[in-house]
Order: sequence, then C-alpha cells, then structure tokens
Amino acid sequence: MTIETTPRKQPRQARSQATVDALIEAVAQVLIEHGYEGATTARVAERAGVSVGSLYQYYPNKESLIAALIERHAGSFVTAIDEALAGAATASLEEGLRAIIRAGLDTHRIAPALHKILVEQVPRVGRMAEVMDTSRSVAKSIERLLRAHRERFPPERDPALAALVIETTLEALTHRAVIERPELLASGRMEKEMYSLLTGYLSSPPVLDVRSPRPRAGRKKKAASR
Amino acid sequence: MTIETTPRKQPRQARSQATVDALIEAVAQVLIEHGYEGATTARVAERAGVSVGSLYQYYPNKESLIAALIERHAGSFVTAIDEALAGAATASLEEGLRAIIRAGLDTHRIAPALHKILVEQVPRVGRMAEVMDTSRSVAKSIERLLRAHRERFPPERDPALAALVIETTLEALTHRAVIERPELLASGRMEKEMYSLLTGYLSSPPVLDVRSPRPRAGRKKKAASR
Amino acid sequence: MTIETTPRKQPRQARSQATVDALIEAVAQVLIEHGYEGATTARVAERAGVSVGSLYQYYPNKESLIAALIERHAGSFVTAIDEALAGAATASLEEGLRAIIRAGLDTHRIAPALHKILVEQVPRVGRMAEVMDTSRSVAKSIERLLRAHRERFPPERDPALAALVIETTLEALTHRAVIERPELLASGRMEKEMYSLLTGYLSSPPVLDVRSPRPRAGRKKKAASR
Amino acid sequence: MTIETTPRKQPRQARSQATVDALIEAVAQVLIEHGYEGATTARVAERAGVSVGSLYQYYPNKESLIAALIERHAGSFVTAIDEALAGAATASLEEGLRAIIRAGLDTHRIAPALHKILVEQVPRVGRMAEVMDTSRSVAKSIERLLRAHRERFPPERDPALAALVIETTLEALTHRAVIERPELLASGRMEKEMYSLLTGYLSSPPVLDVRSPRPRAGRKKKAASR
DNA sequence: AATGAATGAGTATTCATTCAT
DNA sequence: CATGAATGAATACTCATTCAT
Repeated sequence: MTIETTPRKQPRQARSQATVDALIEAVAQVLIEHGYEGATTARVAERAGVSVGSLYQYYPNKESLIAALIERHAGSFVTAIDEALAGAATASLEEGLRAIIRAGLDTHRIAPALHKILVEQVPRVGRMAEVMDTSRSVAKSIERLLRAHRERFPPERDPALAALVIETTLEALTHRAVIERPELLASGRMEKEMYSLLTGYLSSPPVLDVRSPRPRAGRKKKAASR
Repeated sequence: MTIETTPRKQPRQARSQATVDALIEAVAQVLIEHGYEGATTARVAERAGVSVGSLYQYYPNKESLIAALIERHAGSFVTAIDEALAGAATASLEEGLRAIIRAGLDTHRIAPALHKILVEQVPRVGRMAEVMDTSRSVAKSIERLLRAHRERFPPERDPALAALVIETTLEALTHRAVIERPELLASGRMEKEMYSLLTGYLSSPPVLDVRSPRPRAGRKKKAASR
Repeated sequence: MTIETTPRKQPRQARSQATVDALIEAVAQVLIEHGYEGATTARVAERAGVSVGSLYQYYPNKESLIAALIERHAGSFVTAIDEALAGAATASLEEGLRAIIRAGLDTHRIAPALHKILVEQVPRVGRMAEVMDTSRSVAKSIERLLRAHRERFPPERDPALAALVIETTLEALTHRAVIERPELLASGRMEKEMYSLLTGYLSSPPVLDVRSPRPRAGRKKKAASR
Repeated sequence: MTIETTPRKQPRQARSQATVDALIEAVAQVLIEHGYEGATTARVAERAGVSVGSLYQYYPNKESLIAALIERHAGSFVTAIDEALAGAATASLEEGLRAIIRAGLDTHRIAPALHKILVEQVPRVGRMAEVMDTSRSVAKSIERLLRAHRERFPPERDPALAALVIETTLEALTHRAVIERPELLASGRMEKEMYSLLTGYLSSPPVLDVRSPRPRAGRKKKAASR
C-alpha cells in the first residue's frame, strides 16, 4: 500500500507526450500563480486543458506530478553543471569554478519565480526530498574537479568535504540572490563574490584547531590579514 | 479582512501561561513527529493536553501558532549571535567570526530535528516568511563586525554584501550539516571548514572581472594557488 | 474576495441535473424537518443521497444552496402573479385584484410548511435578502395594474405607493394565514377579507391630514362610516 | 432536560439590576452592530462590561437573553397600543384607529435598526416565537375597539377576524416603512395610507363571494369606483 | 457573586482520488 | 483513452456553556 510516485506510463504516442508536457507546464504555472497550497490537481488539469482523469492517467498522484516538474528542472541544472565541467575539465581549476558558478546562476535565471516557489514552499518530504536533492550529484561533479587539481591543495584538504561546502554555499547564494537580490545577479556582483569566496576558501589552509586559538597563531592570522 | 497572525491574548493567569507553554512545546513535538502537513490543530491541542478551544483562545489560527514557535527559536538564535558578537566585538575579527560560527552551530544543535522540519517543510509564506527571516538581523550584526575591522579589507569590499554572503553560507552550511551530516558537527570539522571559508573569503581580494579572465592574471592565480 | 453565492456550474450531464434537483428537494425537506439552524450541509447531502462533495460541486456554500431553493419558490410566485395579471389585465380592476390575491394564496398553499420556515427562520441577510425580496417585482406588477385603471382613482392617489401598500398587506396576510390560520385559507374567508381590504382601500379617498382631524371632517368621516 | 428560557433569578440588589440592564442594552447594541449570527455571548458580555460567567448568572442561555430583549420591546409596544386605546376608547372609532396607527409607528421609530434585525434575522423558534408574538395581544385590543363600535358594522363582519387583518397589515406596513422607506414615516404619508386602508376596509361591506363575481355586482363596483 | 480559562461537540468546506460513462 | 461527476475523509475554526478559582 505504498504510494506510487513514479510516472504511471511512458507515453508512446505523440498525443500522450503532448499531454504530459502540458501538465508539467501547467503545474509550473499554477505553482507560480497560486503557490503550493493553491496548486490543486483540478487547477493544474484545467490549465493544461485536460481533465483530472487524464492527469491521473499519467501521474499516480499530485506528488509525482510536482516531482516530475522538479526532476526536469533539477535535471537540467545537473546537466548544465556537468556540461560546464566537461568543457572546462581540462582547463584550470579557476576555469572550472567559474564554469560551475555560471552554470548555476544561468539555470536559475531561467525561471526564478518557479524556483522561489520550489525552494520556499514545496515541502521536502518523501519523493520530493529525493528529487529536490541535486546536491549530491552536483557535489560529486565538483569533487571530481577538485581531484583533477589535487596538486593545488595540501593533502589535509578533503575533496569530498570541500565539494560539499562549495555546493552548499553556491546553492544557497544563488537562491538568496534569485529570491531577494536579483540586482546582484544582473550586475554580475554575485558572481564575483562567489568566485572570491571559492578561491579564497580553496587557497586558505585548512584550519587546524578552531577551538583553542593560540594567541599568536601566526599562520592563521596571516592568512586572514592578507 | 486580513488574517490575524499575532497571538490573541496575553495570558494573565498562571494557568494561562502554562497552557501557552504547553501549546508551543506541543507544536514542536507534533511537527517533529508528523511533519508540517500532519500538524493538525487537533493533534497539537491533544498533545498539549488542552482542548482545541484553548488553542484558539491564544492563537487565532494554526499559522500564528507555528509562527510563535519559530519566533521563539529564531529569537534565541539572533540573541545568541548578538551576544557572541558583543562579547567578541572588542577582540579580533577572527574571534568575531569564530563566535558567530559557534553561536550558529550551538543554537542549531539544540533541536536539530525541529530545525530540519522548519527548514524543509514549513512553507515560507505570509507571516511565516517574516518570522523565519532571521537573516537580515544576523547579517546586520555581521556587517557591524566587519565595519569594526574595516582596516583589514581593501576599500573595494562592500561590508553589507560580504555580510550577506557570510550569513547565507553559514546558515546553509549549518542546516546542511544539521540535517545530513551531523557527524561533521560532532567532530568539529564543519566548524573548521566554515572558519576556513570565511577567512579565505575575507582575505581574498575582490574579483575585478570574472567574465573575461586573462590567461595569466597574476594576482588572482597567486591568491588561488596558495 | 467576496463570497460567491451563485451556483457553481451549469450541469451538463443528465446525472448532474438529477443531483441538483435532489439537492434542492433535500434542502426543502431538511429545512422543514430541522429548521434553519439544523439544516447542515451534511444532512442535506445525505438526504439528497449524494456526498457533501457533490453539494459543493454545484453550490459554493450553504447560503447559495438555500438561496437557490428560495429563488425557485420566489420565482414561481412572481411568475404566478404576472400570469394572473396578464390574463386579467384587460379585464376590470376588480378582476385584477382578485387574480393577484388568488395567485398569492395559491402559491403559498403548495408548501406552507416550507414557507413558514422560510419566513420565520431564514435570516434576511446578504444574498438571501435579495432573493427573498419578491416584493419589488410584485409591487411593480400591481402598480401597472393600477395605472391601467387610472381613471378609477382620484389624481392624488400615488399608484406606486398604493402598490407598495397592497403588496405588503397581501404578503403579510397570506403569511399569517398560512402560518397561523390555515382554516381561513381553506374556507376562503381570508380571500374575502383581502378583497374587501383592497377594494375598500382603493375606493377610500386619500386622507388629507391625519394629524389634526377636524371634529366634523365631513368626507373622511363619511368614508369611514360607510 | 428541557432548556430553560426564562431569566434565572430576579435580581434583588441594585447591582444585579444594573448588570441585567447592561446585558439587555448590550445585546441590543451587539445585535445592531453584528447581526444575529455575530451576536455571541462573549461579545455581549464584553459590551456589557461583565464576564460571560455573569451573563449566565442571569440568563440560562443565549436564547433567553435575546428573548428578554424582545420581551421588553414587545412589551413597550403592547403597552403603547393599550394606552393609546384606553385614552381613545371613549372617543370615535376613527380616533381609536388613529391612536393605534400612531402608537405603532411611534414605538418603532425609537429603535428602527434594532427592529430591523429583530424582524429580519432573529429566528422565530422556540421561546423566541412566543415572545415575538405581540400580535395576539394587540389584536385583542383592536378587537375590543371594534366591538365598542359594533353599531358601525354590518353584523356579518367578524370583529376578531377584522382585528387580525388590521393588526397584521399595520405591523407589516410599519415594518416595511421602518426598514425600507423611512421617508414615508417622516413625511407622514405612511400614516395617511394606513388610515385610508383601515377606514376603507371597515367601511367596505364584507364580500359575499369572491369566486364568482357577478358581472354587474352593483355595490361592490360602486364601492371600488369611489 | 464574579471571573475568565477551559471545554468540545459541531459545522462548513476542501481536494486528492476514483470510476461509470 | 478521455471525461468530469461523485466521493468522503480530513481539517480549521466557532461559540454556547461550565466551573475552578
């Protein structure tokens, strides 16, 4: 009696595909217009120009419908990152970081309103939690980038952890900018800050002990005072 | 005809105060156990050991009840940060950063499960959006810290923007750690990474132009290659 | 954000029409059995043999459902009056009056119990107030009748005012008879009194001054003493 | 287990009486301001400046409270009519009618807003039905007036029935004027129409048979053509 | 007597989901 | 395959009434 959350059928006919597309497009629109609470199946179906019955023909429940929408967006995001890295992989670490930053910002620039809703209102529960989690995949890509430039970091640096940190911060900054400070996106300032943050982070030596800072901890102070 | 979201009455009798406390405690528990959607007023009232009627005697609607819970938590967070900075204000920039990091992590360590729910499931809509927004206040505090050490940064650095970046990243990293990688918290590794991130960011010179990186951009490379 | 009170959708399938009919019939019955306060949507739906959901598929709220019932009755009443007058328009004033009286009584004879509830318990508020107000329309019809026989009245008589008086009194008398003295209806006595009241009223000269009746105000006394 | 609807105690102390008065005054105000549905016991108590508990000290339930209000108003109305007739009893029939008309209008002029609510919104159910029925008493008074001038009517005229008709029409016209056409009250026009209606009615001979009107029914036509 | 906190049955309304046509 | 009518469990919220203080 577990709830199905995967699409019900792989539409093979053109008409079916059109319906599926219309539905996804419709959820997006309805989500933007009415918010998560206001996104009823009836409204989505109506907006898609099909009947509720048809909606359920392709998606077993509301969750799966929204999941599909998210999946598509998340997917395009992951793809963008990967492509960016693929293109820049051979290049320098800096090129790679820039590529990631730009890919992230670009993807979010497409449908900021939708992203806002997705981030702010859609509950990260059940299937949705999984689907919304592009982080792991993106983090993996970043980790790969870092490992490709292993010689640039001291051996104490854990690439997986650094990748997690980078992914998390980039995502958070992108969302905040998209949602609250779009002008920082347009002007390119956010991009600069992100770049500065990442290069600073990666060049900064791993902290040995944060808890008991020795008064004259030479290295740390120096690093910070530069 | 706007919806009231502020508590309904200031309880004057001791009995009332107990009811209010029980309610807040109950929402927290129910939220953790049943998630946002499952947090019905009936359940909360039952858990609090009072009647639904009593719930509505003090909170005009479900939203205001949850908002009250959030407010309390958010409040304690902001307070913690401010106290941390107050204590460290006279000290070095580094002390200040450490204090902020630790205050953030400490606050979230108290009720990570609740925080998870709050962050992942509670829709940032209406009143909730406001109440959940501690960022602005915290960012202000951070900005103050940065300005107090203005001589440490090149003039191009905008303290307000830097504060926004710091606040955003710290919050995101804290949440991620709390939610997905508690062991990073326990081991203190996350704390180190955060510190490294911030010091690196602040010591890294503001990027002049990200878009057209000149092949042999001496300074940047150097900074990054450290 | 005003409350909708008009029916939600025009049923297109035969099944729908049946549901709508069943609902209207059900409200009437429930109203009679349980009174206005006892007429819950659940009860109505149950009596109609449909689910609450179906009720709300056709009526956006309880008010609109009851309004629909009233509208139907009121409509049939207005129609009856108009038909009565249409048929009697060419005839004498007396024929017209008789027709109106009878139409009113006849309509109310159909469902006196329902009328009782409607008159006594349904609050004349919002939409209901409008819908219940057949008076204006009926008064207009009466006015038309009076004007058609203008030569029968002294010029001081204001047909609009007279129509209002006639409409009001007929309605009140009908209701009272229906509710408290059904035997007066059955015996035809009420009909006679109404006729007598109207003809007396219309033949009586408009009073010139009620406030300071001169002791031997010839005309008035005479008129009254007849 | 029948519901009590009579006041709970006869207050003997001055303070009690003040509370009772305040409560009655408060229901009236609340009724006017918020309508019947909006007249909650809490609101009434608050407006009266006492606690809900106190309200229930004097009235066993909401119904009895409103009933008390109605009773007071109705009582003053009946009293007014009776006094009017007592004073005019010895005088002519016309004087009596005028006195009744005026008494009715005067009473309603005092608190038209409250009357509107009472008539339109308060459900005539249970105790309320009784209390609202001043008609019987007033009709009795009118009947007495008519009998006192028995010689003025043909023996076929049933004084009880005529009284019922008069009472009903006067009440209805008064309410309508109060509610919808206050200007007719102010100008005195309604008073004239009422007088005209009553004298016309009483002077018009009882109709013998309404159903088969003889084409040349001399008397009736004459009466009407006046 | 007075207070006002507490009660909880009761109600309107929504919306994901099903299924006969 | 599509439709949209029908379902009914679930939920927020109200308010008359009680009763401990």
